[in-house]
Amino acid sequence: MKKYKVYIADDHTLFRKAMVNLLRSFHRVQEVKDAENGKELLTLIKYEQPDVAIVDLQMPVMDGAETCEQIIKKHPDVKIIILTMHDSNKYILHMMEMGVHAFLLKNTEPDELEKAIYAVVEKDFYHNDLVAAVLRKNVTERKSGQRPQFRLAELTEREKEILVLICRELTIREIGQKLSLSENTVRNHRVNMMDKIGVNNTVGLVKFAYEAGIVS
Amino acid sequence: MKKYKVYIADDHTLFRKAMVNLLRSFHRVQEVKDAENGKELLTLIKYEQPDVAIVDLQMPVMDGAETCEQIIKKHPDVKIIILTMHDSNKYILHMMEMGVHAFLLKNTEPDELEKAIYAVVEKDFYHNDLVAAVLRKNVTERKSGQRPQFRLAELTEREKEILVLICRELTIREIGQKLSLSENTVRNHRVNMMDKIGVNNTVGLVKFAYEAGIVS
DNA sequence: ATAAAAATAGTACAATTGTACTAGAGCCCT
DNA sequence: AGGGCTCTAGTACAATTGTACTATTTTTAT
Repeated sequence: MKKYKVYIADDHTLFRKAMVNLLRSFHRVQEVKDAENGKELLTLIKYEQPDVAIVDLQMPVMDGAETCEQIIKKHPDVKIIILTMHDSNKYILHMMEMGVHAFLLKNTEPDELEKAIYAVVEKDFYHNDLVAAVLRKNVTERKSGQRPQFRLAELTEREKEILVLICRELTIREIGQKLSLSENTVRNHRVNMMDKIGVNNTVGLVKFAYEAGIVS
Repeated sequence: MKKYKVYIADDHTLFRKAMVNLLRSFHRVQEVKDAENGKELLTLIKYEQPDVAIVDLQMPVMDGAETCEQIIKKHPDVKIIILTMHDSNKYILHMMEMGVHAFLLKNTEPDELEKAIYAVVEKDFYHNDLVAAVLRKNVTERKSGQRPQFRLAELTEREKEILVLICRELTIREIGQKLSLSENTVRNHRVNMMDKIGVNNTVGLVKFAYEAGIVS
């Protein structure tokens, strides 16, 4: 019976360390290493490739999406399990297209995580209810021609900077002053973000910021 | 050397179970039980009182604040450690007044958690940088007469209902239609919430909803 | 070197949100 | 029976956000 190497990246130390403990208690997990963010995980992987990388979708330094993109590009043999707090299906679909191997909510049972680890290595994918629901929804919505297609919005640095300030409850005017920009410029960045993200008001922007780990 | 009983409440199963593992690895922790939310924790405590209760601030069914209030009222001997993702000092101050014994961010080191557990039982309080910062800030701000005082907003059921819909990106008009209320009524509830919470725009409302665990 | 993307700035108008009040009906508590 | 809170609804106006465009400069990538 083969034993596997598992790496995990999550910015919440307490959760991460607790997860390391848990992972070590799994019978067929041989070695566990942990990283505080995507960048650190990539460094670890560069030296030695694990069988499975568990990645938090919400991370401040390098978010889950970008981290996975890099891993898949540079180390296609590493299987990836995404952990997320929000069952935001917009990300899931995009990341499935990218080639991620499993998605789990942070409120799944440890048993399911264990199953998922073995499944991604042995069967290349772990199929659960969460994924099934997203796939079904995607099919029905594409049929009715509702949405163009979910894509994880990739914001520019400037856009992220402005989004952070929006989340600090600054108005367009205040942001313009703070960054020495015209109000119109800030307004344009705002609109562009809303288009990319696919929302049409401030609430959508703030929710995205939380769900993508850009704030808090 | 005395050993302690520790209970933990958190809605994220994976985190919670991993924490149970971690807690069991602490030398002076004798027994660990876990609950999915505040209500469940209170039921556990009714039958048998732990030395320490670790409570997540963000929980959907019964939030951390309310849970602690009940515990303190009914079982004043149980020491309480609050875990929170957001270092939102507004809650911290209010909960210190309530009589909570420690505050930890979810990205503290396991060592610190262990220290905190022993400290709350033996010295009745665990004083860390997070708490120190909040206290200092409170003093300076009270001196300059800036803010009335931070209090955890206690929203009514109707208000929470409307806040949830706001977070679903509905406008005042749409909420009015959905709940069969006048737009003006919805607008008033909105304003009242903003007053209670102490914010002055939608961003503040949505952030509160996240930080209080009302959404996601 | 050239095309694409990002950042800058503008105008104009519509829609929604934010502010500041008043006011009655119903409920709970003491 | 009165006080306080919640829920309801209103008016009126100010401020901000949202929509829909055009356009120039700078940076980045192939």
